Amino acid sequence: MSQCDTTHDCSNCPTRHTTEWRDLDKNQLASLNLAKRTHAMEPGETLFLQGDEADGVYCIQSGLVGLRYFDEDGNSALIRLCGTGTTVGYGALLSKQPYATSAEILTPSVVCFLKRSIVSDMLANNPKVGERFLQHSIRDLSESESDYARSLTKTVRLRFLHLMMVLYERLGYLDENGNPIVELPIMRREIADLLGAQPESISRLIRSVQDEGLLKFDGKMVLYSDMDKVQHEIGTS
Amino acid sequence: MSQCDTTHDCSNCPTRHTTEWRDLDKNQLASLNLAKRTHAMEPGETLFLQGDEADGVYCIQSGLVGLRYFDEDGNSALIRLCGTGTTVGYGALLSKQPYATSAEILTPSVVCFLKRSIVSDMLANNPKVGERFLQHSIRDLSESESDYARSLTKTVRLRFLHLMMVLYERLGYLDENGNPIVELPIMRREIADLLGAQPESISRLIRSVQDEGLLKFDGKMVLYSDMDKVQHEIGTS
DNA sequence: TTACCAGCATGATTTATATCAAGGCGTACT
DNA sequence: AGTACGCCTTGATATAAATCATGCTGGTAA
Repeated sequence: MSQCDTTHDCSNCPTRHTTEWRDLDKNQLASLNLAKRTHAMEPGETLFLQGDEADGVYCIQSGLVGLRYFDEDGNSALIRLCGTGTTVGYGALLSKQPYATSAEILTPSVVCFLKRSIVSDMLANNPKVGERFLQHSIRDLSESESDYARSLTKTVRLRFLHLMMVLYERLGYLDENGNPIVELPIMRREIADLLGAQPESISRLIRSVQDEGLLKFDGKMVLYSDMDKVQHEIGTS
Repeated sequence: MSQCDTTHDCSNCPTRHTTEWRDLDKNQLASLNLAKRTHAMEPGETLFLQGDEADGVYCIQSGLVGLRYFDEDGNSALIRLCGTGTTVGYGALLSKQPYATSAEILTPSVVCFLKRSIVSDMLANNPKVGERFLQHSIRDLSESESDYARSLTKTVRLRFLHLMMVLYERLGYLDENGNPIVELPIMRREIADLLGAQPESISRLIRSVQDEGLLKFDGKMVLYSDMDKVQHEIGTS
């Protein structure tokens, strides 16, 4: 892992109010700040590996992290994208189980590590922290179930379009001409892994939706040429 | 819903020690017992519907309940089977969201309903209750993610065999000749909905695994003729 | 420059599963 | 008893996506 950066301060952290730490008082924040370790990380690095003993949680300050699940025969899928302001690894830590997934850095990211003991302290000293983790877990569960249901009922094409809309909601902006744009944070291979598909299929899908005038791809740049048609096809979920 | 049965007593409930209520003291158990409503229910009935406002949680004393997710175009999938000793509906209640799924009775079941106010009381008066819900949510999340990953990486056939092994773990027994047996609690249609497949495909799958000597189906009775081969094919997960 | 390699695209073919259509079987109602 | 309906099976065909094979392109290293 890259070297540790000590210039960040939890009290001023712009993402603190979206995390489990939003209810901490000044003293607790100070302890947290002393204990946390901030790391700037690059694509290809990992926060933890599936099966490792859980040693703490990771707060994503910026960037994009993917949770990857490996099965017994070496296949894997990306089951979740986690961005700014989210905490990963809490489930394993709090249930005293090994990490159920690996967490891999997808874009250059800044991540704070909070070791087991400081998380325990916070849980013990502030009952709100546990409530926040409960809310986080319930929300993750609901998202996971809805992703799961989508994978059971929809084709790869529809899930691909859905993913493109999710990416637009997270990363979309208007270019100088007012065109809706996303700069893809992930490779074709990773899109495939998010959808349980093969990269070749993603290439073909890109070709079709382009030919149909829905989206226009140029490398990692995507122009949403006809968002209404996309929304309509996926059923405005 | 069917009429209410008042003969059950939470203090003696055989499933209490697997639920969120295992840490309650005598007084709290008494309140819970006064507030709970026990119902005997039949297949086809529902505990709640996706989109309804959450009014409480349901503790399954016996039987089998399925959580079904409907998408915008009327498709649906069974995303979870819940059996004896599990609580359903807590996510919606605790996050103050509408139910994210419908809960349908799959086999004759006995279910206790605990309304919002009594759940709030227990949460307020016993910090262990919140911890238990957190543990439950984390476990459900981990199972959901693993089901999701399986749906992304495995064929319907492999997921079907996996389901048959899960059903064996839950419901399997040895018949008078020592043969491993399961009496299926669900219809072909429901197996299909659990796998995101069509019932015709399940029929054909049953035919193939039968011809290959893996399992033998006779209506709802399943004989596990060659469990090792089944385990081997799904990769001993 | 050249060589090399990862990421990506495309073509040909195969495979798993869906879809459409028909019929069988048991059970519950009249 | 008969009949009607839900559940299940089977067959023929269609389709989505995988697989196998090939080649392009753009960046990086020698």
